[in-house]
Amino acid sequence: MNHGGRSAALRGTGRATIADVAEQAGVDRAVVSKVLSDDPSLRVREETRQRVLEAATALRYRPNFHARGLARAQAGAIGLLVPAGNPLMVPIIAGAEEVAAERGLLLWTASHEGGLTERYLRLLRSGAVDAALLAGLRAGHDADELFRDPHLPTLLVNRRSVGAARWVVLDDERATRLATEYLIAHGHRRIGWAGGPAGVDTAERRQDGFRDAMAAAGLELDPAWIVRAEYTASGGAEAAATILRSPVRPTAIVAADANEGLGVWHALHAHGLSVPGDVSLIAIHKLPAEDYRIPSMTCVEMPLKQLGRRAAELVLDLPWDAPIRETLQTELTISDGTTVASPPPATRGGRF
Amino acid sequence: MNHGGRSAALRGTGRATIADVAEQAGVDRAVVSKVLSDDPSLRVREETRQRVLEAATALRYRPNFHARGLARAQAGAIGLLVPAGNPLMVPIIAGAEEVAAERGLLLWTASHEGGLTERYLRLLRSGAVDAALLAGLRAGHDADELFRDPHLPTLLVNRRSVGAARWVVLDDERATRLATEYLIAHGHRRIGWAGGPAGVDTAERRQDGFRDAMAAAGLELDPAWIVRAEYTASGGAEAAATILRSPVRPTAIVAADANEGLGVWHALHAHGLSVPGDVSLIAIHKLPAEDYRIPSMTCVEMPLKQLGRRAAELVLDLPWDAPIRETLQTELTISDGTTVASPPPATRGGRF
DNA sequence: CGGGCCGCGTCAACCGGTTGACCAGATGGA
DNA sequence: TCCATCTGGTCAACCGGTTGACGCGGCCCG
Repeated sequence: MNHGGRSAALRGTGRATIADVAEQAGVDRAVVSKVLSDDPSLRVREETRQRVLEAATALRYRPNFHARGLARAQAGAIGLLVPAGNPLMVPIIAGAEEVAAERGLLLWTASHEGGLTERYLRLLRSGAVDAALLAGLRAGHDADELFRDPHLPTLLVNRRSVGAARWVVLDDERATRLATEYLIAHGHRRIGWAGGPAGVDTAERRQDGFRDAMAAAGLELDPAWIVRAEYTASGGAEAAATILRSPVRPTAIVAADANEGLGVWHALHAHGLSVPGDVSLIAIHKLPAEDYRIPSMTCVEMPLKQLGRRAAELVLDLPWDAPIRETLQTELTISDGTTVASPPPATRGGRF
Repeated sequence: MNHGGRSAALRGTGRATIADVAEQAGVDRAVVSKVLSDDPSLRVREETRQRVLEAATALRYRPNFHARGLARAQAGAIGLLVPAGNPLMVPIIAGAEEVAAERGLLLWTASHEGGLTERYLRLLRSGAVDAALLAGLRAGHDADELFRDPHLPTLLVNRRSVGAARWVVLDDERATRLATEYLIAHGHRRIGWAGGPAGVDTAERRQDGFRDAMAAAGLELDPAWIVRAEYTASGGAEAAATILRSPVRPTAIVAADANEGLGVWHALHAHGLSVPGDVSLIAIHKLPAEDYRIPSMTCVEMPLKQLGRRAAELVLDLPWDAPIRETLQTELTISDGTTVASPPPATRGGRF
């Protein structure tokens, strides 16, 4: 009955092992294992089952995470890497966690600074997680190694990949078109673009959307108003400053990202321009608690939580080597803030 | 030389194991293990070491996370549980991650909704992490089980515990005193309090700080202005609405939390009151990108990143059963926003 | 010439569960 | 009566690394 293991008291760690439970219940370790994981292949007397359960409770037994992971050859967890410090990731995390919980899996979240560090690559390829979700990576990321890793389902979230085609994104192009059309509908003709960094996939798609909408409305693009910057508040401030160096200024600006939009707004204000009095502003994505801000930023709200959900579903449901190219088709709604108004009559409709 | 393992190609998972590397390099698995983890107790010819290294690279070998964790009886990771969806956690996470990285550990982050779910309790007690950091738990949390767990260093972050004394907090009382004194220095006498939920440790301490500062200035507390609510924007809105039902209204409000402050601000506005024209507002904690908001909220900035750092250091450096009661003594600075002004002369200095 | 030590690894137990094969005794049907 | 089946488990290999004890040939030293 004693299977050679030292008792819990004798081992360094004070934790009870399955051998301790087996001994206490007077059964084989296999019985404990099977009872505790409800293995239908095991036939036990109800009384025995109870003894096992009681022994486990009495000893406060918890199966060892690593032993189980090793034996079952699966971690029971999914990993999510997000860019550090971006509040927009919060809903994505929430969505992924929801799906993980529904399936009895854990969600491990860790953050990166744009690229995959060697340390996280090692981790993901070490069997610590059963699937990996990579959100917000920069271009030229090192995820290729992961895609090549057999049997580790990996999915890019909110970024498309060049190599292995496994990604899920939002319809950034349409969102930006919507934003731009909204400004145009308010009478704006001179519209600037505070875009995202070159090489970042969403930045390209959003810029395409902007160009499309402008072209569709027959509006010219002043190259001085097309600026790229980081998706951060300080990036937005730089973008706005650049746009304002142009001899003619736009009556409205589309910001490719809400954090960036904040910076644009701030810089406009710093230059003595009122929003939306002098310049209107609309951004892609809505920041947490934006509804409580006064004034709040007008923006196109994208379903980030749903993106997180869908990403988790896809990575869990599809084979590791199946191509995944999904653009979430959802209702996109303009979240009315206070930063868009019609341009002053003097400039309205004018061609510069 | 072949130690009985099937080759990588034959096993289900396509990943190379240590046996594959050993075979390819023509050495024992032990050599591979020791070479790859720089075990000084091993003496090898440089040439052998190279063979091992090359074989490992060629096979893209990564040590199995679970096997290593099991054999070493340690996970190489620390766990951090934070309340879901609170942007204020972002710097705490960053601080803890910094320390973890410095020590070659991983930081696993997961979120909770106030209390510890059974699922995370199990996880933490299963050896999946070498230490646990619990941020922002509610009162009556179930962390006691963790504190009793031998050899799992556990630490409450930003919450004090009743039972086991292991916690690190900020000086919430002083921060609130500072905030209140700031309003008083601006001439406010009628000051309301939008506090946190009952039973939450920081809420109690901040409320103490508020009462202290008011008492020290010889100011009366109108019970109708002392309101408790959740640390959320909607909680703040409720709090403000309650305060405004009072026949006499305060000229300033201290919000115990920045998210809550946002809600207060919003509700004041909804009631037709301008901030700071009619009512001044100051909050504890500064939200990300607050500096870029126009107008921005005046607040007491607390060193959350440092809290995260210190928490990780303490939980890693001290024995699992050592008492830890630390209140971070730091410079607290008022972050000047636009939401505090002197009260209108009519009400100034008056006793209601 | 023999013993000890050094250089370079090998051996095998162990970490703590999991899982399919197997087995003893009781029951039951032919 | 005898074999088949069912009940209620036991047994042991296995997952993939880690680690301390041990082993062997060669050289040095007395």
